[in-house]
Amino acid sequence: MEKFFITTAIDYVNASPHLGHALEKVQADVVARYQRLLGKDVFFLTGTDEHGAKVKKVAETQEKNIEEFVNEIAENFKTLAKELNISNDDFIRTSDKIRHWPGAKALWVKLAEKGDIYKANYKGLYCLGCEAFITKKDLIDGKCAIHNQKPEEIDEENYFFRLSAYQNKIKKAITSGKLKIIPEGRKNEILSFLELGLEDTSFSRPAKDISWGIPVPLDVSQTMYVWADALSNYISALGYGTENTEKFQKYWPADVHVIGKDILRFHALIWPGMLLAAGLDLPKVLLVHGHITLGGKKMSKSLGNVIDPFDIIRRYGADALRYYLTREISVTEDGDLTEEKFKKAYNANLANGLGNYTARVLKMAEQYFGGALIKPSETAIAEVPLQKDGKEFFSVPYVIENLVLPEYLKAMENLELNKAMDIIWSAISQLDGYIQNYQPFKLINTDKEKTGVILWNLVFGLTHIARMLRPFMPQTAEKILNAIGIDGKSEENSNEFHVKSIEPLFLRKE
RNA sequence: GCCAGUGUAGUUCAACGGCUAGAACAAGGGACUCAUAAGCCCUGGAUAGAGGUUCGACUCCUCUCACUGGCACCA
Repeated sequence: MEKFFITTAIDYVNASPHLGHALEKVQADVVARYQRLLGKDVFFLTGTDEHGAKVKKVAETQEKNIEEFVNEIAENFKTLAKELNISNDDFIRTSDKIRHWPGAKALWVKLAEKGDIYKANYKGLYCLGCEAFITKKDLIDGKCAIHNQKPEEIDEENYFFRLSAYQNKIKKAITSGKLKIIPEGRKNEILSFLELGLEDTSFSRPAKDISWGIPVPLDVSQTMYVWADALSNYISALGYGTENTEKFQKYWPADVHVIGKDILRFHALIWPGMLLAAGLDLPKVLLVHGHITLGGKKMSKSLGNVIDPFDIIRRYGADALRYYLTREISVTEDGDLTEEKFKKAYNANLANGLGNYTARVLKMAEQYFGGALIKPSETAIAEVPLQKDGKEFFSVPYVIENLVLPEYLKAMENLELNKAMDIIWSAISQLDGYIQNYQPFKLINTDKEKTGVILWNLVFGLTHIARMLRPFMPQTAEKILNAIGIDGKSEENSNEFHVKSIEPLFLRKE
C-alpha cells in the first residue's frame, strides 16, 4: 500500500491556539483524509514546540511550574484538534524526553559526526528588556523599539551548523522540483534568498540562557537552539534515533509539510540542509499557507481583535469552520475573517446552498416515493438531461462523473482545496437549477415515472457531493450519506437509494 | 533603500496577446413553491494612473501611485 506522510508545523506553546493554528490543521487534515480515501496508508503528524526562553518566561510571568504550564497549553492544542475533527495519527511534543529527545539528539550526533557542527562565536544584540536577542529590524535609532534602550552586543560561544556547505544541493533540489515549494511565489522568494548565499546557522545557546530545552549531546553547557530541536520532530515522531525505526523506514520522507509563510525559510533551507548532512531524503512538498487577518488587520491581542476558534466551533459547528477555512480562504494566500463574513458565507453556502439542496431533495424523495429510488434505465436518464443556456446538455451522471469529478480530483491533487470546494458548490448550483427546470414537485402530479428518474438523478448528485465533501466536512458528509442509506465506504451502491429526510444540516443564523 | 509580487464590479476571485472582460456574494426586478422566506430567471455595475509596442493589450514594455512579501538567527 502506498504511504503518505503529512505534517503540520508544531505549534509554539507560549499562548493558546488561535485561528491561524486552526487553518493549518484543517488544511493538512483535508489532504490527509483525501489521501486515506484514495486508499493510501496515511500518517498525519502534528504537535507542539515547547522549549525556549520565551515559554519559560511566560510560565514564570503566570507563576506556573514550567512543566505544568506547557502541559496545559499543549492540552489546549490537542483539544482544538479534537474539536476540529482533525484526524491526526500522532501528536509529538518536543518536551517529550522519551519520544522526541532521542531523535533530536541522534540527528545532532549525525551532523556532528559528519563534521557539520562546530563551535564558534555568535555575535548578537541582546535586549535586557526583552530578555532575548533582537534583530536590527527591531531597532529604532539603535534602540529596542519596545523597551527604548540600547541592546548589549553579546559575543558568546555557540555551536553552528555548516548550512553553507549545502547551499548548492538545496538550490538544486528546489529548482529541480525534487523539493517542491507551493506556491511558486514562495519558491522564488527562497531562490532569490539563496542567491545571496547561505551563512552557517547558530544551533545552540549557552544553557545559562536557555535552560528549558534539549542539552547538546556531550556538552551540557549548551542547549539546542530552536531549529536543531524543533525541526527534528518530523522524524523523531517516527522513531528516528530510537530502537524502533519501523515507522521511520516506512513513512519518511514526508510527502507534504504544511507550514506557514513565516517559517518557510527554516523548512526550505535549514531543514533540507540538516537532512542532506544526515544523508536522509528530503521532503517532497512544502505547502505554504498564508495568514488569517481579522477585518484586514493582523491578529493581535493588543488590537483586541482575536476571534476564538473554540467560540466559532461552539456556535456554528466544526464543519462550518472547516468550510470557511478551506473554501473562503485560498490555501496559499492570506485570508480575511470577520464574524460578518463568516455568517454571510455560512448562510449563503451552508444553510442555503448545501443544506437546502439536501433538504429539498430528501423531502421529495421521501414524500413521493417513500424514499425508495431504483436506478432508471440509461435511456430514461438520457431523456432528462441537465440544461445549459436553455439547451439540453448531458445527463446528470455523465456530468458528475466525466466533468465534475475529474476537475475535483485534479484540484485535490494540486492541493487547490478552495478550488475543489468551488467545484462542489458549482455542482450544487447546477442541480438546484435542474430542479427548477423539471419541477419534479409539479411533475409528480402528471408523470410519476419521470419524476422518479429526476429524483434518482438528484439523489445520485447528492451522494457525489457528499463524497467529495468527506475530506472537508466529514460530519456533514456522513449525515448526508446516512440519510441516503449509504455507509460511505463502498462506492458501487448507487443502484438503489433508501432515503429518509433529516434535520436541517445548517440552521440559518440571523 | 534594494529585490520580488499584487492592483479587474460594493466585496472576494477568473480571464494561452484575439469573439460582447467571466463567476460568486451583496443590490434592484420577475415568475414559482419541493425546500431552511431557501431555490430559479432577468438587470445594473470593473481592468489604479500616464505613456508606448501591436491589426488587436487585463495580458508585453517604461514611468507614477498604492498595497503585500523577502532582505537570516523573533517563533
